[in-house]
Amino acid sequence: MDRHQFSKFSNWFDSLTEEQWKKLSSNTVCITYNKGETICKQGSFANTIFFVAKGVQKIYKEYHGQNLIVKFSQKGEMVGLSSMYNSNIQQYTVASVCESVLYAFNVDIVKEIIRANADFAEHIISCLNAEQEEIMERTLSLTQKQLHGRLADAVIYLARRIYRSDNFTLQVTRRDMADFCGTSTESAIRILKEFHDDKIIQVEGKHLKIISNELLERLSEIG
Amino acid sequence: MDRHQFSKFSNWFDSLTEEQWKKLSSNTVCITYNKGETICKQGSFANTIFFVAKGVQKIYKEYHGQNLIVKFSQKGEMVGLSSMYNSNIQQYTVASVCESVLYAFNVDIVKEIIRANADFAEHIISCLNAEQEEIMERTLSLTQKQLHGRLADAVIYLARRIYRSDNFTLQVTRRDMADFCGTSTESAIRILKEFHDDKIIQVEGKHLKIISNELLERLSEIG
DNA sequence: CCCATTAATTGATATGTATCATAAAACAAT
DNA sequence: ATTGTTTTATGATACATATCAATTAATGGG
Repeated sequence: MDRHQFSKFSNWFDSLTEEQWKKLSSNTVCITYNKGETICKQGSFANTIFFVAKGVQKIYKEYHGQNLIVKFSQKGEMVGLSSMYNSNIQQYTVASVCESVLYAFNVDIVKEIIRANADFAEHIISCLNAEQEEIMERTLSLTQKQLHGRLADAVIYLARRIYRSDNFTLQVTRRDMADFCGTSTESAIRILKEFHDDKIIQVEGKHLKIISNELLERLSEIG
Repeated sequence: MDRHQFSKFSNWFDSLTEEQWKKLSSNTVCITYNKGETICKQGSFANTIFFVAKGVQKIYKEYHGQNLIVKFSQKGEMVGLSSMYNSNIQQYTVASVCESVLYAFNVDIVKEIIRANADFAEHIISCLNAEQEEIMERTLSLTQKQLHGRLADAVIYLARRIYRSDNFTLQVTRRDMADFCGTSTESAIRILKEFHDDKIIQVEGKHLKIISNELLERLSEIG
């Protein structure tokens, strides 16, 4: 494993000493997942911290046959940090929404480095803080806004944070959109169509284009 | 400040060296808050980590004049950890629901100790993990269950985690109960009355007694 | 102790969203 | 191509919960 490769993805690894990097990388495997494959499963043992090199994944809670998608992860992100010190049980199920490449780190070695390297430990805490902030933002959207606001939030989220463009191809299904907005598939479809008819976005199958960011933001704002 | 006093509250401080403890405690103040007083405010600078010595506090998000209570904190808990590395902005508003006593630590010194003391750092990460798990449990309740399930969850939460009894005096208002369940005050009142009429709980003003834990759990389960 | 304010309660009504049913379209496998 | 399966779509209906309105009860300050 080439350290330079990793630095391109993120500054996660910059704080590691040569020795720490060596130990980490010699216990790491690289795995390719196909679209739809499960990467890790809520409730199972968490021996692994993942680092995303390619693709988009959905991170979700399974509950009574329903899924609540908490976030989508992508290149440069660590996945599994929040299950590290929770009796080693995975809090979330992670699944690939397209072909993905992930590096699987051994959690014990990550923990070891946390203890030995203050910069790295700070980095981890900082990530956990950011993750919690993101989750709360979502929780607020899900609980305080009605459907139009929630769908607007979802579209904004995907455009800004995941695809970094106002014009992108959805790799997720309408069902996923619904699970991300805490609603039914039918309702999600209806609202998206409404947005389309109102010329706020343009949806044709999997293709989505934002026409008016202003209107989307207004919808997000008024809930 | 007597170190023994603190060890009674929690094992938070056991990992500190004498010197670290001295530095921390010499920069700490103890504050008493009356019922209803705001302890810290969402959006303000987070220079402080609080340690609860007495009382119950509500931790909530303010959003468009509405409040969403994320959790209640109590004796032995640290408050503010999740805002530590988030550009130092308070993520939550914290208010006292009864007379409370809190110690206010300087966040820079806490950070300093995190860097110097691996056990302490692990403890912090572990707390953040637990906090996120708790938040997700709540988010799941709020988004996937309907009112009966959510109110049942709230009653169970208060009985088990806060008051540690099936028979307690609510220090929070019905409005707070509603804000904890993401509903309107009227709906919260109605459901609680329903529980009362169905002999699941007994509510008389501020006094609440659980009659059937089994039924409460069933309600929580079926959502 | 009384008045003002806030909290708790109850009923009637409105509304957002889920659910059910059904169909068309897209996709995958043989 | 053909078939089965999943995804997307749309309409009709049911229902949970918010909102509005009005009343009573509790609380706290002067």
